[in-house]
Amino acid sequence: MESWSQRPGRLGRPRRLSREAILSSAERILTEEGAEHLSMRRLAKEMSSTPMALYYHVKDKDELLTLLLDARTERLPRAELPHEPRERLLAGARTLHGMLADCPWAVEAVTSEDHVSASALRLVESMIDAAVACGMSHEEAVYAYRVIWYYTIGELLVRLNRERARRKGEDTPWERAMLSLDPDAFPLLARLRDQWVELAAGDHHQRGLEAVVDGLLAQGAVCPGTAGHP
Amino acid sequence: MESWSQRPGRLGRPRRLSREAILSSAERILTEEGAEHLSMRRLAKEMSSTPMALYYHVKDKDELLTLLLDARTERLPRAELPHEPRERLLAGARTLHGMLADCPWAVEAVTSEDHVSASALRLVESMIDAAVACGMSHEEAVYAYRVIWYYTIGELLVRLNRERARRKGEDTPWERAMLSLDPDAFPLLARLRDQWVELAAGDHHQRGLEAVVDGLLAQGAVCPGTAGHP
DNA sequence: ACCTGAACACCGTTCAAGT
DNA sequence: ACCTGAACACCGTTCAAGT
Repeated sequence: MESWSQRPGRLGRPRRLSREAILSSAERILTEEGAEHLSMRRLAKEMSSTPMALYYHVKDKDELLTLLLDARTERLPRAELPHEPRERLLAGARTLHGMLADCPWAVEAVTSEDHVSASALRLVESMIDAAVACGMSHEEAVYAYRVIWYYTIGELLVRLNRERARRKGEDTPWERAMLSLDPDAFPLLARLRDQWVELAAGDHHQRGLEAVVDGLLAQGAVCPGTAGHP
Repeated sequence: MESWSQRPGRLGRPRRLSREAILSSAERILTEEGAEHLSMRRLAKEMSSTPMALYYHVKDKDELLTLLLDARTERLPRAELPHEPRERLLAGARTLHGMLADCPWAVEAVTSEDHVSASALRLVESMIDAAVACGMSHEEAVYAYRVIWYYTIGELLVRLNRERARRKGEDTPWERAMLSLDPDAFPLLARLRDQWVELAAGDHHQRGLEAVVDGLLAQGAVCPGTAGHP
């Protein structure tokens, strides 16, 4: 709405900057260059404007990030959720993970700034609901959600750093350490080198997620029918 | 050794700077003010020196962090490890978690820079060894370690941000969101407010850790004797 | 209403020069 | 051997001023 003209009906020079334009430029930098390259000064240069002009349209960098994050989550497809509660819990966690895996810059924003949007709340609500449907008490369900969240965010962060190192053509310090191990001091790790590298490369979020969820369900162990697994 | 005199036997004006002095000043800033306040310039001022003088003693900020982290892990008490493999795995994870919980600045260093020290390797080796003793294959053991690590680092990061917000007298965005929920849109979350706040405040790492470990053991399900839990 | 310039208070790091 | 000053290339943000 009126992104090129100040008042409807009145033609005029389009505004050079607008919230929308700023947001989409910022998103471009984030996805193409990563969160570490988004700065107000850089963004202004990108738009051939000045850093201070941005401050007319957004309060500060934090607000900018929040707006970007909200726009992202709002665009989330409202996935079909399975009926079986354990499956529903898993699906919720997968959606959460998938969304953030597609959008690495958001991982840091979400962990360090800890922003919240309504769509995120919807997802959390549905996961806790599923946990309750699995037979958990309210307290257990909230706790289960938290454990799943810790696992998810941890996996994403490690993944993010791996990809950053990759982009710079480096190895992760862990990879370096594994490659130059003293086999006398660390006989087991030395023998596991290949598994380590292989596991680091693959995507095992789903597999670990099932272990976490089933561990949580077994801990409650109130609903033997749904807590079981093949 | 020779922290105040350049050459043994030769008395003289003590060097104003030294690696040790730099490291301990840096550690003071980190523990008392947090990682976000440690900068080369700030550190130099603290020691009534100049930023550039530091660069004679350490290569760059990254090396400084690595040295600090190594010093920390080297000081780790070599804990007595239980014999029972599941307990040993749990004990390893607890040690890892406890060490980082005591040392919040290291959490960020460890996740974002991903440093590795020999003591950390020892701990990882012993955890993987315990996992194998639980009946896991090498591949499963490495994978189990990773899942535990993700969970641990995720818990620590969320905790860190909570404490940072506390120190600034703020609420976490999640706490704010929970307090201003629309009960019609999120009926379950609205009812769970109290559990949420309570769980966020307490330390439930151990409880979640057991769920994660038992979930992993059940997934392997090769060693029924050790995979069970009371 | 929208944008600019200059300024403030920061970063990490390099490099030639001093003692 | 150890340290300094000046400089480079960055940050986020404020504030008074311009059109």
